[in-house]
Amino acid sequence: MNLQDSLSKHIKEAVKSIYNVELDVVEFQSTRRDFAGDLTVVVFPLLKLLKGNPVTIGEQIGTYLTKKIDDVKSFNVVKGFLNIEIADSYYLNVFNQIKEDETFGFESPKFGDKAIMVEYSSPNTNKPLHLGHVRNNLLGYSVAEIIKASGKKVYKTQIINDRGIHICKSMLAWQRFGNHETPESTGLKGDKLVGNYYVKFDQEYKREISDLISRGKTEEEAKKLAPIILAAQEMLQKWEAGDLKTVALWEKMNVWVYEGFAETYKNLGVDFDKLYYESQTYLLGKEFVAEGLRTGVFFQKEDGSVWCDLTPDGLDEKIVLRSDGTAVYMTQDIGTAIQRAKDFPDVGGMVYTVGNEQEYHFKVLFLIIQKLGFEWAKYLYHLSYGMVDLPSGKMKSREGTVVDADDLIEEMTQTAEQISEELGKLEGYSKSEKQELYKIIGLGALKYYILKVDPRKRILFDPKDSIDFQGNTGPFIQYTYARIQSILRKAELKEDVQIFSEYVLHDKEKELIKQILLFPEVIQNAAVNHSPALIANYTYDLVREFNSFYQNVSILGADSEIEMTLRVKLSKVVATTIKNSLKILGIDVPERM
RNA sequence: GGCUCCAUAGUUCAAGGGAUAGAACAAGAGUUUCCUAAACUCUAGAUCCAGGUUCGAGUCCUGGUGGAGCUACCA
Repeated sequence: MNLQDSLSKHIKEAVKSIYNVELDVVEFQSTRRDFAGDLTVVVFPLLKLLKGNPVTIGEQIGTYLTKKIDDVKSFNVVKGFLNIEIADSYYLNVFNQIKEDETFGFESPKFGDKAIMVEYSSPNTNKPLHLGHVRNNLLGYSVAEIIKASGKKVYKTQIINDRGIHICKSMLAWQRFGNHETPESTGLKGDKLVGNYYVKFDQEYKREISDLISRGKTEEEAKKLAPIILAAQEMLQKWEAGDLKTVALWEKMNVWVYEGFAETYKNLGVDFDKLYYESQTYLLGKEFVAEGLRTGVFFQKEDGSVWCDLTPDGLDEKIVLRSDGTAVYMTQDIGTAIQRAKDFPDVGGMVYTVGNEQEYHFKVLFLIIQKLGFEWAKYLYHLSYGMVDLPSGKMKSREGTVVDADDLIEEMTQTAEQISEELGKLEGYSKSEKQELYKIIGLGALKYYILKVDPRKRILFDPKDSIDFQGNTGPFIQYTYARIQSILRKAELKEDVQIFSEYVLHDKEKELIKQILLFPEVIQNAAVNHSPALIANYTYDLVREFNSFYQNVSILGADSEIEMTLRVKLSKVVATTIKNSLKILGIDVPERM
C-alpha cells in the first residue's frame, strides 16, 4: 500500500473514531513550498460533515496519524490546512526502489483490454505540410504516446485526403503548365512540386475570374464560369468514373506527395500504425444512413436529402446525404469511424486531432454515432487545438503565406548550429556528429515550444524570435540532461551502497525526490486531459529543481561516500525521468551538447 | 443574430475551487580555483470590467468589453 492510501485509510479511521462519521474520499495536495510539510489535507471540505473548528479537527487528525503511521514524522496546522511531514526514511526507501527502474512512472501496468485509436495529421495531398500540420502532428503523436504510457494500447492512424477537387486542381495545372516536370527532373520534393501546381492553378483561376469580371460578369458568376475550374470539376467526374488516364495521373502525383510527406514525418519523428485513404472510404457511410433512416435516427426531406434532427440536443438539423444520394463529409466520417471499429475490434475509443474550427462538426458526428447505437461513441474525443498565427496574420496556403514544415525544420536546425557555434561548444566533434546534434536541438526547441502550450490556445508563432534556447525551452531541458550524463561519466561509484535509512536528506535532495514521485500521477492526468503541456511543464519544474540542486550542492565532491552515491543516483534518476518525459513528447535527448 | 473557445507581469507561458497567483524572456544587481555559465542567486513587475455562489474564485454562474472560430446539399 502506498503512503497516500495508507494516510487516507488512517484519516478515515481517525474521523470515524473521533466523530463517528464515514468519509468517502480524502484528497491530498503537495504542501506549498513556504510551509513545513510534504502533503497537505485541506480540512475545510470536512466541515460540511463534521461540526467544529478546522484547526482543532486538523490537530486531532494529525495527532492520530503521527501515532499510527511511522512514516509520518510530524504535522502542523495552519488555518484549515493540515500539513503532514513525512520521514526521510520513507523517501529513501521509495528512492531505493525506483533508482534502477528505467521506466518509473512512464510505463503503467496495462489495464483494460480496450485500445484507443488516435488520429492525427490527415493532410490533403495537394500541398506540402505547413506549420499548422506541425502542431497537429506533434500533438497527436504526443497524446498517443501519453495514453500508451498511461497503460493503454494505442493505434496511431490518419486518413489521407487523397481525392477531391483540390488534388484535381494540382493535376490540371501540372498537365497544362507542367512540361512533364517530375521530382527527379526538378530536384524538388514531390509534395512541393505538386503544391506549386496548386498555387499555379489558383493564380490562373484568379486571372480568369478578373478577366470575366472585366467583361461584365459578377464575381459570383465568374467564379463559377472560369474555364479552369470547370475543367477541374470535369476531371473530378472523370476520376470518379474511373477514367484510366485520370486515375493514372492521380496515382503518379499522389506517390510523389507520399514520398515527400514520408520525409517530413521522418524528420518530425512521427509514425502511424494504420493508414486510411479517403479514396477508399469516401463511399462508406451510406449504408449506415440507410440503416438510420429505417430506425428513425434520420429523416428524409421531400427532395430526397437525408437529415439528422439534432434540435432536441440544442443543435441544428444536419444533412447526412445529398438529394442526389451522394455522400457529404459527415457521411464519410460516420462510415470511416465504424469501419475503424470493425478493423480493430479491440478499439474502445478514438481521439481525433483536428483544429478547433471543426468543433461543431465533431460534436455532431459523435452525437450521430451515439444515436446510431454504437457503445464506443461515448469514448470519442475531439482533440481540438487552436490555430497557429504568424505575426503577419493568418496563414493561407493559396496565397503562399504559410510556414512550410520542411523549411521550418531546416531553419531551426540552422539556428541551433549558429547558437552553438557562437558559444564555441562541441569542439572536436565530427561534422556529421555536430549536424545530428543541431537537428536534435533545433527540433527539440520547435517541438517543446509548441507542446508546452495548452492545445486549446492559439499560438502566435514568430519564426524569428519566438524560439529561444533559454528558459522554459527544449534545449534548456536537453542541456540539463547532457550535463547529468557528464556527471555519470565522471562518477566512479564503488559498490552499490544499499543504505540509506539513517541518512538525513538535504532539502534539495528531498525536493528532487518529491518531484520525481509526482510523475506517475502527471502521466495519468495528462492522458485523461489529452495534454502534453502538462508533462512539458512538470518536466521543466523538475529540471529547474535539478539545476538549483546542481549549483548549490556538490555532487562528485560530496562530503561522504554515501552522500555522493545518493546524489549521483539521484542525478541519474532525474536524467531518466527527463528522457522518458521528452520521449513521449517526441523529443530526443543528446548525450552531450 | 445564434452557438463555441480565448482573455493572467512589458512579452511568452503556468496555476486539478484552496494558503502570500508560479516560471521564463526582456530590465536591473550579483555568482566561475569545483561536477558542462546554454547555468545559478537576488530585485522590480500581473488575474479585462461589474455582479453573484462559496469558509475560500484566475478557476464556477450571470451580464458586459475585446479577440478568434463555427453557423454550406465544401472537405
